[in-house]
Amino acid sequence: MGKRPEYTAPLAAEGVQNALRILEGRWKLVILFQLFGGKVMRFSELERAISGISQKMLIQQLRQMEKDGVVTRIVHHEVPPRVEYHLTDWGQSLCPALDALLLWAESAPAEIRQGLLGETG
Amino acid sequence: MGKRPEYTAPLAAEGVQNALRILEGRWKLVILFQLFGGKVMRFSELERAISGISQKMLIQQLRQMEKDGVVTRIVHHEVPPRVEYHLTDWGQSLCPALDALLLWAESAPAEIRQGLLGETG
DNA sequence: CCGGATCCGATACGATACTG
DNA sequence: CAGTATCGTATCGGATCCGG
Repeated sequence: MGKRPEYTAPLAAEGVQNALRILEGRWKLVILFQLFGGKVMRFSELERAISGISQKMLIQQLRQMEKDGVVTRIVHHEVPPRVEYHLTDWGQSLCPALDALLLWAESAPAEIRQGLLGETG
Repeated sequence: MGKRPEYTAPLAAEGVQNALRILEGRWKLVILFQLFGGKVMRFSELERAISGISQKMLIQQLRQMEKDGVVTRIVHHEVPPRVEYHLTDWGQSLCPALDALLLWAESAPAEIRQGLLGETG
């Protein structure tokens, strides 16, 4: 494979589209941001860190990403129970993309960041 | 603003989350990929380029992104009518992020690219 | 050619209550 | 602490018909 000439982006083959669907969902990216840099977090830590998420959505999206091979779930059989989550290697490889997204999101105009999206008309 | 030490990612403030919601939706990223590099595309071009999308979804997501300031819509009052779409400056600034996402998506395991997502259990 | 309007089913989401 | 179960709603997404 020759080196990429700066930016390529154009095609977006079927396979790529399918892969991108892993990131779909109200909370996926937010969770991934929390787990960044190889951080290991407990369920309750994530719950506290992500304001507004419900237990149901948190566990649901975590389990999906686990199946998709993005995060790893570790159960410690203790009392009280302890379950930790962290990114897989492939999940970690999302790092550059997430960082770029973060930069872009930070550059969003104030109206957007305040929560008024396509609600103009 | 001092330079970032490689990767930062961690916090994901409220505003960032709101901005990221712009990219939510089944077709948003796919459309953005098509419009990449400042390309100007007609409605029917997009429709043909994105296999599987319906007119409704195409127009809906385009209009939303227009309101969100990511794409621009240009109507040429001709017969037959011609409407063209392209990225705004802010939309263009998504370029690095999309490219990084593309690289990541391409590195997805075959099972993912074939369309079997969290459908394991 | 572009795209609005409407109908309809699927599923994503959210709040709440309950369990080992 | 870390989930499950249930229910109601909102939004998504596709098909189809209609109009400038």
